[in-house]
Amino acid sequence: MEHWQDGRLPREFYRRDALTVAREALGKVLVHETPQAVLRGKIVETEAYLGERDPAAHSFRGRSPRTEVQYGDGGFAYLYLIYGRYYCLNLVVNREDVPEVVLIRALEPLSGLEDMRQRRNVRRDRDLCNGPGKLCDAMALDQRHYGMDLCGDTLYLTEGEPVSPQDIAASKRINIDYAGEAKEYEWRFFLRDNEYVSGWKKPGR
DNA sequence: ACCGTGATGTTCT
DNA sequence: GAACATCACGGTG
Repeated sequence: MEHWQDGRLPREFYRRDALTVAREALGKVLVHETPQAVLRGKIVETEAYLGERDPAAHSFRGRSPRTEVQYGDGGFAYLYLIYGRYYCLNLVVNREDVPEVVLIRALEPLSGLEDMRQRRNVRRDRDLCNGPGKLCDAMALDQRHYGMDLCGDTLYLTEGEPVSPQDIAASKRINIDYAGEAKEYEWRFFLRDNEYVSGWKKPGR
């Protein structure tokens, strides 16, 4: 069988648990094809949300109109509005009726940067996509993309440069103080030393 | 550099 | 009516 064209990731990539996909997604390339530009960014930071057994997850309290897409098959987009202003992009993962997601928290911009700069009024390209709300602005993602098939022609992931396990660091997830004991779990993953991770600071000398 | 705060609207109780 | 998987900005040092 021939390889997936352009290295586009197949649905099987998403049909695994969120902790696995959150790690595996690092280094992959998020692509959004718009009429204006092909927007591309390398995934450098993710978080796993483990559904009905995870107090931090939106699906912890079960099904609702907002979480509905999480209950379908893996490989679809879950977007939600946060603080009335920003969208956040998640990959729906695992199987039908297992509502797990992977939040995309930061990208290293690769192409379409001129288009991104127009939507994001920032001085440095480092600030284009280094946060979940920022990257949705830069990548032109919003409620219209809720439920979009990530195995289609508009919004998808492709293979990128290989990432080795020692390039990956883990930490607690960000801004989930409401989640009790679960806030201690190290379910955030990022590329060590990558300057496009949210909150990145120059290493001390 | 770090810290505190206001914006803003959907979702859920 | 409260909470919210955020961001930008203005203050201080």
